[in-house]
Amino acid sequence: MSDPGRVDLTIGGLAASAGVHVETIRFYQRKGLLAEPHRSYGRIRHYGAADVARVRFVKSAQRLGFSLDEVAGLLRLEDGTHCDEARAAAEHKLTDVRAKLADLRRMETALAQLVRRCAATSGRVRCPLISTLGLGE
Amino acid sequence: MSDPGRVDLTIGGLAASAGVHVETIRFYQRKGLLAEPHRSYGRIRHYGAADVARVRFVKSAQRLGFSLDEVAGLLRLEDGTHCDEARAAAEHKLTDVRAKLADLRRMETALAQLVRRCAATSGRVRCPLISTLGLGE
DNA sequence: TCTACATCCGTACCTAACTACGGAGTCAAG
DNA sequence: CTTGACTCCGTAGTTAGGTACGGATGTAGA
Repeated sequence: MSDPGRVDLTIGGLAASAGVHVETIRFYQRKGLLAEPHRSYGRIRHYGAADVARVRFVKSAQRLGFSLDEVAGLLRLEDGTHCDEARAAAEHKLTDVRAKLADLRRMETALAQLVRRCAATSGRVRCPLISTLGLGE
Repeated sequence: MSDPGRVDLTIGGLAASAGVHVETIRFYQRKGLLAEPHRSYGRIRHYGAADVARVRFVKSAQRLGFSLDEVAGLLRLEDGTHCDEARAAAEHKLTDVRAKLADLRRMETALAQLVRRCAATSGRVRCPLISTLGLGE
């Protein structure tokens, strides 16, 4: 029996599963965002489910405004480090994340208001979005 | 009296007030993120407080993962458009913002847990961050 | 075994978002 | 009325994050 729960993907399969191109996987490998995978006979890379999750994480974190260097920092926390280093890094990221949350919440409120006002009116509307961001500095 | 509440800045003043370089202002101008400002005699640009807020908004929105094209879309809402167009755009942005909020909230929880665990332990820690993102797809 | 398709690698190229350069015009202080 | 800082403009260069290319090798199905 071939262990049905086990996932074995070649680079193309990983790319497809994670929704990126093959070249992006190789690029992340070079950047150290993905560990060197096990390679079979003909030196072909083999990946598992954890790699799919990892690549998806990178993409999601980017959407949230993290650079690849910052994502690398987050992944180091995931991979495990000594507490003192990890704590300092995590606290720093936490401050950053909370600032983003505050801005996004205010943006959400403003957008929701606009949608409501639009439902009621049918002329021109203005949406005071600018004032929703950057106040937390 | 020279209207003390009134702000009059040249491009260098705007750049300094908004925390960017002069060239960035000219770049945003070309991209249409900033309207052509009033120009005095020697065709020198003059800006007001609203321009400072606008540039700051662009920078903040970028931190939240919006591209300049997306920021342009948000600014169009701010500037005012007809309700039907505005509503569709706002609803779309709202979905996007809410997805980001959900991801960030889960990331916040995970980071806060890590910091707490770190305060208690003093060995190695792992932080299950990967599982916090991208689940809302 | 032959064929089609995937993978290997290095290198070159691409887009977004700046950033720097250089020569000419402007302006306020001395 | 000159000097030094600032502005003008177009164009070229840079960095991050991929994306594409192309020749060689691997590999699974008819």
